[in-house]
Amino acid sequence: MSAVRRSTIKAELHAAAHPPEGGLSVGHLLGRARASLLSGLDAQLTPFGLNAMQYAALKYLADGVARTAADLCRVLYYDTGSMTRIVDHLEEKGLLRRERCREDRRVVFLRVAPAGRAQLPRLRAIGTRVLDDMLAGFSAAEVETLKRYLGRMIDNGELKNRKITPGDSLPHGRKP
Amino acid sequence: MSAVRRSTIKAELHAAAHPPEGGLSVGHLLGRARASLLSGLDAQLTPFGLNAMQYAALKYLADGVARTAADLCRVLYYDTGSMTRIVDHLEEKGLLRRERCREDRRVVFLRVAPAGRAQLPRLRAIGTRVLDDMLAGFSAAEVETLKRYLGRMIDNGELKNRKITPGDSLPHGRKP
DNA sequence: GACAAATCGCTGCCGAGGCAGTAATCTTAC
DNA sequence: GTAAGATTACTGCCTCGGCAGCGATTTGTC
Repeated sequence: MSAVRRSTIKAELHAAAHPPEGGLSVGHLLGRARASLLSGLDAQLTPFGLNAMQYAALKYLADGVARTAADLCRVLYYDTGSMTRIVDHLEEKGLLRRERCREDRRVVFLRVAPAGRAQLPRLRAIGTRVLDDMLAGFSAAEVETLKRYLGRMIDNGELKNRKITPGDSLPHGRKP
Repeated sequence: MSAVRRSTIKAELHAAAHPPEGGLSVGHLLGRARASLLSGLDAQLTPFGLNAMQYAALKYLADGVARTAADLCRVLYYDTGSMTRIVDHLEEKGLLRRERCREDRRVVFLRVAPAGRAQLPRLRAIGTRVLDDMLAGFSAAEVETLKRYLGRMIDNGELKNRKITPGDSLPHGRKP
């Protein structure tokens, strides 16, 4: 950012450089790392008219990890309303098609269309490349350690988010 | 989630459980860890009428890390337009006040108001507690390792995002 | 068989962040 | 001194994710 260049005031402004680490630093790093990964992915995917989440949904469908929008929401920890729009977009682009389930008429299966299957290899290449770029210099063991740490943080967070209401007034609706 | 309960179709749907790790796993973990931290923070801060970003801005101002909105944007890697709204909110709540700089009349100093200073200890306690909860079971060395890993990812991402245009048509404007 | 509960997909609505554009101001180069 | 460029703060505009609510449908219980 070309540090020294203002003569008068700005020098003082940039004096106190080191944050006191009050409690945001890990959060900041998480946010920046995620934003960097996402923006890199989005930048590479825009030529295909997709963003990271749309690619992820398509990939998980193609891999058989999920077959319906509800599945995708569970796997991706995603909102059902937003997922409807993502599926809309993928369907408009002809990458997949909706197909109502006959046994359970609430369910809509999401089948990857030939166009989607044709583009998936390129998309996968982009996904792995962007991630590999972000993890350049990481050994496999370091990647595993990072995943384990993040997993532990997630587990801790879910524990706390469950325990938040001691009386448990059931604001949204739980299982009795 | 009460696993087995549907008899017919859903059992097959949940069969293919393990994702093939095509390239999103680290991204997923990053997103979920960040979302869990953010939502926990937001949940604890809503009684004060603040969200995580507003708290972060107030804290960084009180700690002298930043004195203006532009400083906050640099430190927090945040959009200037969004920062204006955050400062608006904090000012409306009486937690800080704007004060035009006399030497450089473009600059608006952001001073933490007495009301903000009075509430900050409680807010800090919330921030550190939520983060400590997320990092429960982590040794200090593990936290440092996690920070180092995330920092390396960020550095890698910034390198790649800079290198993206080989011809470098200077879309926004760089320093020559 | 009837009814409550749960699930699925979908639609508005709201808040928040990123982007582009603007006016005012300051710095630098000529 | 003046013009060009940079910086600050601010304002719309757009997109996206989360939330609440809806109708349709299925399951489970009585």
